[in-house]
Amino acid sequence: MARWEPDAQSRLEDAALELFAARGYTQTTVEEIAVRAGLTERTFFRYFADKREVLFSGSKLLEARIVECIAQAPRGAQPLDVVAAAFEAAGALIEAIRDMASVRVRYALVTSHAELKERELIKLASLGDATRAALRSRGVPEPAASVTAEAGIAVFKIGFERWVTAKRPGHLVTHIRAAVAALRTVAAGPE
Amino acid sequence: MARWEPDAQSRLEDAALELFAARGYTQTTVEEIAVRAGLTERTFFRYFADKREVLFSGSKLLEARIVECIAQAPRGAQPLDVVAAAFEAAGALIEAIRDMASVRVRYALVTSHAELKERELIKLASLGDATRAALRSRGVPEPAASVTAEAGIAVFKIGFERWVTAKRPGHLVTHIRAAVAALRTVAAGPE
DNA sequence: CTCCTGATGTCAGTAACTGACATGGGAGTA
DNA sequence: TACTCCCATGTCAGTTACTGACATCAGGAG
Repeated sequence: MARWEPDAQSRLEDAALELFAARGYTQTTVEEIAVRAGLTERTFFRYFADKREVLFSGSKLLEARIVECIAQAPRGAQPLDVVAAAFEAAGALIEAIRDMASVRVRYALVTSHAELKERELIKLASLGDATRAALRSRGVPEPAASVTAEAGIAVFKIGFERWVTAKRPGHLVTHIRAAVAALRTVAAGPE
Repeated sequence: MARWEPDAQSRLEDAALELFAARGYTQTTVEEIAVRAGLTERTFFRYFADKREVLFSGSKLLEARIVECIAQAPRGAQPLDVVAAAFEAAGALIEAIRDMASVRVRYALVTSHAELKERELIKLASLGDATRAALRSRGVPEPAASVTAEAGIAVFKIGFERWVTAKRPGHLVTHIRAAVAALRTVAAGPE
């Protein structure tokens, strides 16, 4: 038998989300989260760099998926198509691993706490950096790589927000596609 | 004669930038900043919500300039043209009120400290929100308003970064224009 | 059987940030 | 002049996020 209960990190994440939802982010101390997970505060900080980070472990998965998609895209594809497809795949991944209820809980937390919003933004920026690097290694030059990566982040952000806040949300991918289409229209100008 | 030395906020900002540049951000305590400005730690927190904020007071100016530009743009102008012009004006404002040396000091600080990067990103997001609102009040519908606002933020970010890191920087506005052009090319696809 | 590894606990400390209350020049007013 | 109120600042005590150093101890490797 194991010396410790397994999945300490998941237990901490679950405990955190439950407590945040019940009492609010600010009113929940790290010690409370740790105790609920059967651990100590010190151990919490061995798994997460800070209190906010416990809500953002999923971003590594998204980044991996996006980079993989970009790398596997067909040779001649246009950068924006490649990036759009990658972020659609990331959107599909979110739908696959999270249920709408917990997505909404998390969204409510993030939008109502500036420090969480900041963390979300830097995670998105990190996705943008990974995207840019993946484009560059396909031979996309600067500044096209940066611009395309930022465009991908933008449509992902907007698509996600419109999905989460919609009364009848449908699929995230649909909203991302709509944002890409809007970007193309706006950038093209009147024809 | 005044009871207190004037410009407490400016003194705090100056003291902070000097100390950050000299000893580093982390090694500088809020109390040290306050003492150098002839004040106490408690007073620092009356002017700035937290330690990071002391580096970001300028963003209000940028936001005002951008909103003003968008509001004053000619009636029939295309959204992306309007936004591009507004962010170019914001770039010109930066060049007008800051010298390159302090811009670079600040840039080095922000890029080497994740917590400062986060704050910068949320300030940019706030600019994006203001931009979107300004577009909406000109009658630009969603999701075009959101997409255009995000595009503006993106070209501003990329232009600024390429300006600051260039060996012969030239003018910020030039770099922003180049980013806009790159965005148009990328979004248009092959002709 | 022993040693070592590695996840966890313990404990003391720092510094960011907050709330409550005190202070005292300056401006306004009688 | 004398009185009062204002308000920027100071003082102080407290909370909590976060860190470094060291201890513990089940289980695997040899």
